[in-house]
Amino acid sequence: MDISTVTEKVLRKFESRMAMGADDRAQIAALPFKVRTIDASTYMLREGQRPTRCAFILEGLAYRQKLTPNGEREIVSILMPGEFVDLQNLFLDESDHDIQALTRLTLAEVPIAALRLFIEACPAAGQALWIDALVESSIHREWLLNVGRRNARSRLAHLLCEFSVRFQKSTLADAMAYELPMTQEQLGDALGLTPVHVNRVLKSLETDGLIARKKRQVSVIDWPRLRDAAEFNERYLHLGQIRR
Amino acid sequence: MDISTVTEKVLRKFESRMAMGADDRAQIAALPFKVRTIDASTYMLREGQRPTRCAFILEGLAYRQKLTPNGEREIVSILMPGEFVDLQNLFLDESDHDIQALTRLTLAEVPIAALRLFIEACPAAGQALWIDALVESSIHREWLLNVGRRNARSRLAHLLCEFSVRFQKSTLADAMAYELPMTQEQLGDALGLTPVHVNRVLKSLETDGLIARKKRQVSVIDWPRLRDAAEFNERYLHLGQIRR
DNA sequence: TAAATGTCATAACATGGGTTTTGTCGGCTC
DNA sequence: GAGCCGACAAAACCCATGTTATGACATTTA
Repeated sequence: MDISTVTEKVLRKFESRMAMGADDRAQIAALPFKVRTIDASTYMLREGQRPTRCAFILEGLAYRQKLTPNGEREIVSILMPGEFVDLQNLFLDESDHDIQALTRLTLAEVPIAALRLFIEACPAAGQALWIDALVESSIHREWLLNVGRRNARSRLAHLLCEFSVRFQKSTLADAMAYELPMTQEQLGDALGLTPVHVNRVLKSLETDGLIARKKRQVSVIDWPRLRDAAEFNERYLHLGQIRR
Repeated sequence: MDISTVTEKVLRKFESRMAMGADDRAQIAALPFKVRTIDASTYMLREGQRPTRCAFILEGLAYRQKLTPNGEREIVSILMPGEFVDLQNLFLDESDHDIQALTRLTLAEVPIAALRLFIEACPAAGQALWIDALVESSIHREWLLNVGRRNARSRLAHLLCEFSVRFQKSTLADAMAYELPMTQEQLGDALGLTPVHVNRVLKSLETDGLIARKKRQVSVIDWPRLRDAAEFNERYLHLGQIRR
């Protein structure tokens, strides 16, 4: 991917949160991004490591996971194009979780030191990153409510709603039918369910006419009923959050 | 509480994350904190509200909760003395959750606008707050693993371990026996369990000799076994995290 | 002092989701 | 084109946890 395209995407990311001045733009353009492509399921970072670069997703999906000592996995975030994947590592020395590519992934990477200097020089950009970090925290809280207090059907429906909305924001595509590149096992790991039960619930959502499936293509057939089943309210995504 | 005591506590908070220069200290001392005391279970903030002040906990505990439309509750964080309770509201306009006093609470409140100016004037302090926000996010992730993938016994043991370590850090008290001012219902809400099951599991942890209870006083009797039952590893708390 | 309320304890019963297993299908490799 | 593998599917069984209920205290309020 062309470096000017990269700059433009990063700039759009910042501007979605905060108005950028001419000087800010120039500094963004000057950031030493390196584009890299990695295969699905490649580890980008492992728990305990200390990373030196920070990645911005240009294309593809990634996820954060945590593992139990005996190997059980919980997927705690899904990361989409237009998001920085390791803001943590801007200020924390040691990663507390793994980051892994969900699909083939195109990244723009920048040294953490450079990003830190950039933030200091450019407070508006720093605030934009603050907002992103706070929104991810908010998503964590909603997922806690989801896993802790909703039954399997609501949980899955909620995840599908969230994906729909976030895909729309991320790719500007039609969000009512989207490719969901996750296995049922991965869905289970994101929801605290077994793959067998994910299978049962997907089937039930389909026979009830809320969604349709073809391979991993998920289509929302009846958004109002899916939203109701999920108790979905997009407030926690802070979609319109922008400072001026 | 004396205003100089307040300043000192706030300063200690910042210095635990980042070395502060003389100028930084002066600016901290100049922050217009107002001390206020509120009763247990008072709401400090409700979902959807836009707050104007940011509170620092001097004494007591608070929690964040989210509610399902039909009234089910999940407690998503416990907040301890020495923590800012609404960093979110520094940069997000609308709260995505409620914040409520768990015990009687002494707070030092400062207008958000003042805190924002302070951060701009004093980047070291800004970084300290970044670290705090990232650590809270990390705790959210660990709780997701806890609720999503551990059984009731491990979950509860994990919470008890976390409290022990965080109390120690927060109050510098002996952490092997502490007052846990939560009802069994609140524990259940923090763990995605029913109060009845919390009762069962507490009893079992007690008869197995891992903990002892007297009223709400919890004593850790056998830390190694409790830690093992919880699969507790304090890495996610980033306790030693400090920038120089 | 009585009544009301909140918390804990415990029992009996119900069930959502886990576990285990077995099969099918499509894609990939040699 | 045979063999292998990963993902999906679905049945049978079962257990960890939820549900409902009831009593015992302790604390607050009238």
